[in-house]
Amino acid sequence: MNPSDLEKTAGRYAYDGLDRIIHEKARLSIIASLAGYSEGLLFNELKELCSLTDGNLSRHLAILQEADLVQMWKGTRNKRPQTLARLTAHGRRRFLEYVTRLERVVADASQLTQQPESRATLRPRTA
Amino acid sequence: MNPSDLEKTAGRYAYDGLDRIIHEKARLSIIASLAGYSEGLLFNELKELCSLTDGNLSRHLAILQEADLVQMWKGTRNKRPQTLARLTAHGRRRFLEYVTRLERVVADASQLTQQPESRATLRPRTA
DNA sequence: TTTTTAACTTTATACCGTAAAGTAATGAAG
DNA sequence: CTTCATTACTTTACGGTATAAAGTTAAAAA
Repeated sequence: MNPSDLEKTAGRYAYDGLDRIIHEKARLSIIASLAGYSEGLLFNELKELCSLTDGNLSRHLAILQEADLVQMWKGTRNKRPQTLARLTAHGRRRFLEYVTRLERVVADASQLTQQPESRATLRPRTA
Repeated sequence: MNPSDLEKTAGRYAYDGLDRIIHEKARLSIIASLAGYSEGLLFNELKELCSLTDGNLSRHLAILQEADLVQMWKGTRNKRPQTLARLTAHGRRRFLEYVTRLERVVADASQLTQQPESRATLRPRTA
C-alpha cells in the first residue's frame, strides 16, 4: 500500500454504520428473529430461537426497548403472564440499515476468496 | 409461530458462529482490512483505515495475535521501528467462516424487504 | 396451606473496549 | 552537547456492559 492511497481510503474499514446496539450478538439475534415474525414473538419463543437465558434476554430486551427498536406488550395467556416483543417501525428501518452495512463487510470479504492462500504466507517486506 | 415449530428451529437465530473475537467492531475492521492486503499492513496504515487510536489498535492487535488470527513483524524503516501486521492462515480461514455466518444474517434479513411495513404495525395477538 | 412451577426482573460481577498516560528511540533546535 | 519535540507504539485505569445467579410474583398442584 503506498502512502498516497491513505487519504483516499482513510476510515475505509472503520464500518461506522455498525450500530453498537444492534451489532451485539445477542441483540442481533433477537432483532433478526423479530424481523422474520412481524406479528411479534413471545418471551419464551425468543429464548429458544436465540438460545438465551431468561435474565439475559430480559436485559437485552430492556435495552432494545429503551432504544425504541423493540416494543413490548404485557398480557396473559392461560392465566399466565406473557410478554410479546416486536420490532418498532424505527427498529425495522435501523435493522435494514445495519444489514446494508453488513453487506459491505461481506462484499469486502468476497474479493478475498479470489486470492490464492499462498499470497498470505509470503515473508514480510521488512525481512 | 406455533409451538411445534420451536424444536425444529431452536437456536435458529443464535448465530453461534459469530465468533466474539472477530465480531467486535474494531477487530472486524482490522481483520477486514488485512484480508484485503495479503502482504500485510503497517501499524499506521491500519490506524488510518480503521480510524482507531494508537492504544486501541495496539490492544486489539495483541488480542488478535493471542488468538493466532494475526501475526506481527517488528522491523525498522528509515531508522524508525515499524510493525507489520498480517493475517495468519488460520485467521484467514476463521474470517471466511465468520463471513459465511454474516451472509446468513443478511439472507435472513433479505426476506424482510419483501414484507410490507404495514404488517409490522398490526396490534398484538394478545390484545 | 405449603410447595412447585412458570415467567420474568433485578442484582452483582467479571470482562473488555477505550482513552489517557507512559516509554523508548530518533531527530531537530539552541 | 543538551534539551525539546516527534514518532511509534505499549501500558494503565476507568467506565460500560454482557451475563449468570439470585430474587419476585402469581398461579397451580399436592
